[in-house]
Amino acid sequence: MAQTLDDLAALSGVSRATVSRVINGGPVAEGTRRRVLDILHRTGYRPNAAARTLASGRSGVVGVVMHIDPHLLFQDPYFSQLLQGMSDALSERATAMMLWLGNRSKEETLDHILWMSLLDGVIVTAYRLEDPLVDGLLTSSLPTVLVGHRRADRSASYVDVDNVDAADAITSHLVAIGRRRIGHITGLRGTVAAEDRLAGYLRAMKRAALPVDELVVDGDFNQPSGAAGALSLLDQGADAVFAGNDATAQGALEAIRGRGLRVPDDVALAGFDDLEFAARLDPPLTTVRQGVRQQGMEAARTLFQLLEEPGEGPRRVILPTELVIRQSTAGGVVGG
Amino acid sequence: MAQTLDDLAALSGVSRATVSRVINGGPVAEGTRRRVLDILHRTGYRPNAAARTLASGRSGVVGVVMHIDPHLLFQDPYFSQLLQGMSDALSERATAMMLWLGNRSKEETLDHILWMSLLDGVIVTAYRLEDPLVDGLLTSSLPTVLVGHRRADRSASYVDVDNVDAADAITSHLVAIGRRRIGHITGLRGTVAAEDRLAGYLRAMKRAALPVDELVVDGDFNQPSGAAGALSLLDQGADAVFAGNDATAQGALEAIRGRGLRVPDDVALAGFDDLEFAARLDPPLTTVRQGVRQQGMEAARTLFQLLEEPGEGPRRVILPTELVIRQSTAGGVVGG
DNA sequence: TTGTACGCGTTATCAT
DNA sequence: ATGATAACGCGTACAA
Repeated sequence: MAQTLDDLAALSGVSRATVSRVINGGPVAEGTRRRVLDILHRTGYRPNAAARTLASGRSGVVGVVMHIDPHLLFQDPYFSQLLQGMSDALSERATAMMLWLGNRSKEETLDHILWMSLLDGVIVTAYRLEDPLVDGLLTSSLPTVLVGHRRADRSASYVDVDNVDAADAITSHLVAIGRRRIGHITGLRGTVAAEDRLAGYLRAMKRAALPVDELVVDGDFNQPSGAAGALSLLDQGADAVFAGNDATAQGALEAIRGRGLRVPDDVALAGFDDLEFAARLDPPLTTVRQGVRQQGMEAARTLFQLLEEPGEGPRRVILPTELVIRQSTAGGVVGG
Repeated sequence: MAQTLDDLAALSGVSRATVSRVINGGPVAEGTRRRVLDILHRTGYRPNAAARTLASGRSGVVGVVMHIDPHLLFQDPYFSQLLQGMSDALSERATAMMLWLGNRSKEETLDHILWMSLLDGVIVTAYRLEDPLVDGLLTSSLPTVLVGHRRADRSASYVDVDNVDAADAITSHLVAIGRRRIGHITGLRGTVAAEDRLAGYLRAMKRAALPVDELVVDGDFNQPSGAAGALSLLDQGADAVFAGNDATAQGALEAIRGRGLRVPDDVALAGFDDLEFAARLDPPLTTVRQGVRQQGMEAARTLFQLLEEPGEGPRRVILPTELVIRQSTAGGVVGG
């Protein structure tokens, strides 16, 4: 049962090289090809991946690194969807996925990944402004694609959305429906998404000449921080809340309700991500749709391009976002 | 920079075999060991995983297969936690994880996994009563551990909880607080968990000599099915609902509220899983805690045992569950 | 179109 | 304790 190319060659009455060509699509006479293929199927032959990798230099395996705080990884479907998207695109090309999560330190994880020298390339989430793991991968010779990016990653390949623009758009929407005391519950400070969304919010507020003092409170992308943040903002007389993501918005919604206030009549509410539950909230949540799954797919495809055309320089993909306006910001127009 | 053992041997003034021994912990004189180690660190040498696998027959990589409907995989933190648990236990032993999700058919996935012949073993979720993917892996020569198991898997190695007993316990609890019209919203039919929990429910009801006619409705482990199921059960005059999992219970809770009924006063409610949000519901949800993360860790450890002691026969691990009683079934004692 | 032969980088066995 | 040397199974120039 321990089949090798030599065994099959003997059975087929051809050389090992010919069997190899049949498998890998080299030039083979139609007759022999069929004969060999028949034997291949009959014996259920499976090539030895290690030998193949050793000889060819390609493994058909890419690494995916999601070194995330478990509290985020558990709670937020974001990561499941990202993973699913990558898995989709990888399986289209019969490429396997090796996964690292955040259960060791970044340094240990980096060592382990580089040690696993059979990877063709790696996709890594780059959410934090400082990240030795991302730095280490970019420095290594391993072809690398980031999901998200830091300002300093201009020379790297990445897939991202324009968080600044999207946050600006949703804030401007709140302005457009007449809100003036628009608060923002940030995401986890130190992450690119949180800082950029905050920047977009500030940009829109400044353009509208609206005050932001006391109207920014720190959250952490999780539901409880949304509740706490909302209470604080209500004390500041907020008539609208832009939460750092949908989970935060959900927490805010509960807190606002707990105060006996109505959404959107008393307080308009917006989130970010458009995860599935956003549309099912009561009222349905206005938010920014970023195709998370698509980001995952795009990251994988970008990596494929990198592998196929080396020396082409870095590839940067900014995926579009979409403002999804629902009840949580509708019907509450006060001003113009 | 393309270091090989031979390069290092030349640098160290010893043979390739000695360098290999230093790396793998063979018998080497202390002096030479230090000298070689020094060179190893100085050069940042990384062994070639493919060559190593080819020569040794072991790869240090295990496969994890979670061939789940995307709608479940996305929604339910269950899978993230399971994955996290596996990743934890694997990384303890410096073992890498290759992941397959459900984006191809089970047959294609099976082929792809077996084709990836470098795996030392595989962990696969076995949730459905019929599963060609699980069957195929068990039939293959690949050491396999199931998470969950079918009745027919008695000769396989698996990690599971006793769903029947746990469902019996929670149903009995509802009986004990005096409920008589106890309804059950099942999980997705055709899955082991759903069928076993149903069996446990039926067993407890029978022992209590309570009627079950019209009191069982089919759900699918997702929130909307919980809402629909609850409405149907309320029409049957249910005074208690045991939902197939926490997500289903959450849906049921909203529906019950929507009818203007109170939990637990009018209707007691129980779930299954004890996911993080269960304790944060209003009222907090009575449920069954199954250490999902621990199941993942245990599965990985079981696989390690299999790999270390072949021929030891299958290993079966039934992890304990815990009935977690919270407000959703408290304070509503009617009878004895 | 097909076969020969070398190389991929290790591990592991057998001498020494 | 150390050094040759033979596998490990496959890809691929090169030759035929």
